[in-house]
Amino acid sequence: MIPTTREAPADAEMPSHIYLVRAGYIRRVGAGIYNYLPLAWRSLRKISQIVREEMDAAGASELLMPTLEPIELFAGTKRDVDYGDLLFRVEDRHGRLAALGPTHEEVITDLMAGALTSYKQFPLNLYQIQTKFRDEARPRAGLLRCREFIMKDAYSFHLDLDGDAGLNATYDKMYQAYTNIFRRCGLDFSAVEAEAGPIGGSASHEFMVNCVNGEDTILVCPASGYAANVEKAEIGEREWTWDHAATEPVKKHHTPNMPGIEGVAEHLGVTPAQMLKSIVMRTTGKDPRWVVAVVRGDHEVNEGKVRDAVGAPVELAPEAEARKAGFAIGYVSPRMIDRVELTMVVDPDAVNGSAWATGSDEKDHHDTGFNWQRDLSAAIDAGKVTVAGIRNAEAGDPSPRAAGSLLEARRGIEVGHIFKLGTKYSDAMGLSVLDKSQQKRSVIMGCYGIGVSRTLAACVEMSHDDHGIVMPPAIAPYHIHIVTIKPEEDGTLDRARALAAELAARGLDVLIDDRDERPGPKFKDADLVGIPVRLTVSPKSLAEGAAEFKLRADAGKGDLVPLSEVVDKAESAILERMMP
RNA sequence: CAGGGCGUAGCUCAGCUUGGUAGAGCGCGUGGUUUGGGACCACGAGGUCGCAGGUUCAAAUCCUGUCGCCCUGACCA
Repeated sequence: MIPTTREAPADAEMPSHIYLVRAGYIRRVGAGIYNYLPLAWRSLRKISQIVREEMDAAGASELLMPTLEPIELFAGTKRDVDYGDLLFRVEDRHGRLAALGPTHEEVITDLMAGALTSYKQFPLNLYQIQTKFRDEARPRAGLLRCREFIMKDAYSFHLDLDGDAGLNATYDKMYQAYTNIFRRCGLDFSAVEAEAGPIGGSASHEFMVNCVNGEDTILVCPASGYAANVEKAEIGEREWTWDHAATEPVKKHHTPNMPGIEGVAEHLGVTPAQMLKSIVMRTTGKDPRWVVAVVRGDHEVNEGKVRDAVGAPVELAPEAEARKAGFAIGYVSPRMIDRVELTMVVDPDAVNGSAWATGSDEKDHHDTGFNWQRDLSAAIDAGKVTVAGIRNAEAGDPSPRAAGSLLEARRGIEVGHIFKLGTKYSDAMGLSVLDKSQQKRSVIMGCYGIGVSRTLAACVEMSHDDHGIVMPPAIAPYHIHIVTIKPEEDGTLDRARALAAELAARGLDVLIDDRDERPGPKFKDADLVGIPVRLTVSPKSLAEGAAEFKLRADAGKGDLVPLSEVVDKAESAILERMMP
């Protein structure tokens, strides 16, 4: 059951999607739902096996939790609301609601609340490899963003941050285990600092497979090795001063239906970098306050950084309410600080300049010639304007870790993510134990995920050529692909089978193509499927007492190797390329 | 959710504007010729044209509704 096709399916665009389908690894069932055919399943089992070995070696224990999670569990942490439409909901015959598990923090915290009885049991680290469900707004790219996918998730439990039994020690162990896992899989990856995200928590790292097609951007400092994702990446020190004398008068322009930076810049004859982007936000929770974040027109506001600068969580202001408060959404300028009670934070790069283009605080109008010192001196002198780094980092920004060094941008696919959760779930769900001194203490948690099925796709994304997939030996469905030519002649098929048996006796996984096909399709299929070593057995090669040996990663036709040596050669080729 | 697009044979698609016998290539089956990088000839099987209404003598084609899918964005362990 390796249904290869000559043509790519109409819905596939990315190489991993195209090749996994064409090479007969997967077939689509519905949007974001796939059959894992035998080839894919073999690879997934190999990835899972590596994950198990490293997790077990790091002291974790495997268990299996249910897919179906009663909705009440989510209500405890309000994640039924936080997750929103991302949560798959099902209703049973009694009208009771349940969710198809997108992750299992609630289930395991609930489990632990009933099973953890003493501080003496710490630390604990439990994991499972399971099918997860997320009702993605837009599933895409084959196995990369599915509604149903295979994930390894682990949860650790502690009473302290430090010490042998503490969260930090387990977190570090998981970091090392993840490094081992992805190295053993043969992936080119980076571990980067990340925002904790809606799952909550304090510290986290993402493991990204490096490839040009990646969905995520990461920034790295070549000098210090610092690496972080866009949301998290810090920017080095930037010089700034309000002291820029005005060079132009403020002039108002009619800019009908142009709320976007690009269109306005073109209309005004300036570049986006000469404009100010003023984003209206507000603090979340009770008694929200208005916050206006100002960045240069070509930059993007980073919500997390605004939060840090303001000292409170913020969100994009709902448009209707902002309008009611007097903000001309799409045409806002920093001068709103004189008209509305608000907190203003300006990015350093939006300070340096003598004549900015900005909104006019009036629908369909923009100004040119805005000058901070001249036009906003009262607020600035009163100390009402904060300057802080509040934008996403970009390639070319100064490194936060090495003076003089510049950040570089790379693309990646997230395959692993580790978090320090803290007590968010244990507090919400009443997971606590008595410590040595009879004090009731909330349990501190960590959680650690790996997208198993996504790892397969990321691997193909990282490792393919114009002919198909180039599988790393450790997770290839088979190690050796024996292609028979004219299998019915001169006992060729029997000789190929004997060779396969010898290889299998060495513990190698062998796929033998004994189809009654012409050589062309067989070679094409072999390239497509991407097994690391190809051995071609034909009457011609057998006449010389040899088989043709070729690595998938190498070009050309390969070399004739005597049958007496080919088993050793194939075995060592595989072993050499398996990471310890 | 917004914008755009697509549902016709297992796959990739044409046919629809202008209503009138259901098409091609690939794949599949049989026979033959072939046999080291997706061969050739002959014959053949295979389709409720996504679904439901409507208009019409007549609907793949026109109208309405509905479902599914894809792309860009928003969103995203």
